[in-house]
Amino acid sequence: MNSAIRALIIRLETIGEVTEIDKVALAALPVQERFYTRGSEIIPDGEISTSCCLILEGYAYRSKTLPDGNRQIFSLHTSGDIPDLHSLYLPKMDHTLGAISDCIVARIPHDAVKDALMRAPSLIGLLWRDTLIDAAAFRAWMLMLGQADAASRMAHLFCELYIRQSMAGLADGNSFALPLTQTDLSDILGTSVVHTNRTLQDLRRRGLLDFDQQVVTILAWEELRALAQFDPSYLHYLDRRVGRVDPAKL
Amino acid sequence: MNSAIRALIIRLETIGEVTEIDKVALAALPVQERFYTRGSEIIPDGEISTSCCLILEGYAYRSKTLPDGNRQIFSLHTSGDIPDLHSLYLPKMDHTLGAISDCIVARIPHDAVKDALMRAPSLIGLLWRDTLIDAAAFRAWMLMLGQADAASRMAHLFCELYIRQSMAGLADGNSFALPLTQTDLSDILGTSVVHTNRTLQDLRRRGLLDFDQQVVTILAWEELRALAQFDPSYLHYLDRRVGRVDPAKL
DNA sequence: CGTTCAATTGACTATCGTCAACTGGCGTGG
DNA sequence: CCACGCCAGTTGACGATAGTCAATTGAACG
Repeated sequence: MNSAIRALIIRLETIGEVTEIDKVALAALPVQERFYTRGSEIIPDGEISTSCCLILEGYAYRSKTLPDGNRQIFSLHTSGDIPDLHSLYLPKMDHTLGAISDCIVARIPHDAVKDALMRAPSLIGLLWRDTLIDAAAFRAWMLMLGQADAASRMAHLFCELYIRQSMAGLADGNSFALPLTQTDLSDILGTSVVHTNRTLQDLRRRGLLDFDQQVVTILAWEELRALAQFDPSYLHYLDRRVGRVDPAKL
Repeated sequence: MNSAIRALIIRLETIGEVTEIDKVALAALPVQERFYTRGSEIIPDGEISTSCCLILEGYAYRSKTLPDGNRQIFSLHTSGDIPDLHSLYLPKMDHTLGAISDCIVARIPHDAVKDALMRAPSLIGLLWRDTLIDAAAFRAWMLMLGQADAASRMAHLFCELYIRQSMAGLADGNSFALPLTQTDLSDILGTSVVHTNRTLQDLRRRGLLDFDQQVVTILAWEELRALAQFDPSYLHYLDRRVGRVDPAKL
């Protein structure tokens, strides 16, 4: 089986039951792997998309830029994610999908995905659910953007990324790779680069985490979680482990 | 046909093609109308939902409250909307659905909706699309929360509501009903009540709009749109009129 | 006529943005 | 090899935006 599809199945298994029929249908999907360099656009805002992008390697992001030039990053995506699954039924992009780091992306034509949905109808609920969890993550981030200060927002972001990377098997103990510049980070948090830098220093000084050389290390999970008021239930993992124990021990 | 279902069909027709088969399946949906008083919760955060709520009359909202008590309102909903359609494949609520004003809500069991999807498969794409547009609106609001100041955010909110109410046939010329207190408004904008009040006065003084006695009146659409940097494409209406002309002339 | 709640105001403070400068690493080309 | 530029990260000073606290007004309601 194609390794991109394997990553997708691993992801789907964390949010729902994947039957053998589903797996067969997914395995039959035609994928075309493409390479995108750091900073490049995978699907630009406004484009009418005819395929979905399954991330195989690297970090992708979704963002939109206002006419005045301000940019907000909506989400980050890694191996097994289909950040533009929505394009299946909303083909006109209202934002940009881009590559934060160098990425390998498996592109799957919409027609092929819709074929798979016909052959394995239980995939409908599963993929639909995936787009709904995507929306749930937006709500969680709206809540932080509207109601929390910069330090809490940053803490929340690192909490979410840590849980997601752990669940995807991409965390190494209490560390994970995060190929972001502080400028990127500021476009996620909605704060200026200067303030982002000072907030990060604050979290470091308080011994909550470190973020250096593209690697995040969680140093005090409980304190970080408390500062972030983080509750992972919006990620809607089936797994009962999530949020019950220190993820460092997952 | 039930009037709630009629409102739903009108809404769906603005975002996609609704076939006769779809309409028959929708018309057969069993609905139980319920009344909710202003301020009451329709579906509380954390509940496992077994039905969808189709708004027939009044304004509903979705929100989440942080442990520290801060509340963010994510969206507002009127006649024809199913604000918790996501519960179909994500039954555990990660936020609250509540009534901003007195509301009449038609509740439809999940099983009945899933039955309708079996009988009219083209409904799948249509309803899925509706949940995707819901997510697109979240992205648009995240962009404003992260990147725009209070005046722009307020202008954007009024622009969106005006377009949506116009498309739903609920606007009267350049006015529409909005049964919000300034406290509610502040929970949408992510600003304090005091600042919300001052921002509103600012927009009034600049002659852009008025908001008094639960009625919003747009006084200078183009200026308002420019201040908000508003682009309605994220609402994904099929209708070519949207955004092309002054909505006051729709 | 008192209570309640929404709207409003003033004074003060805190958070965060802007501007500008400086550092250090890293790769490129003379 | 080293000078140079570039970019990410960092710092200080200052200003703008927005929050908090407290008090007042006015309408609605029993």
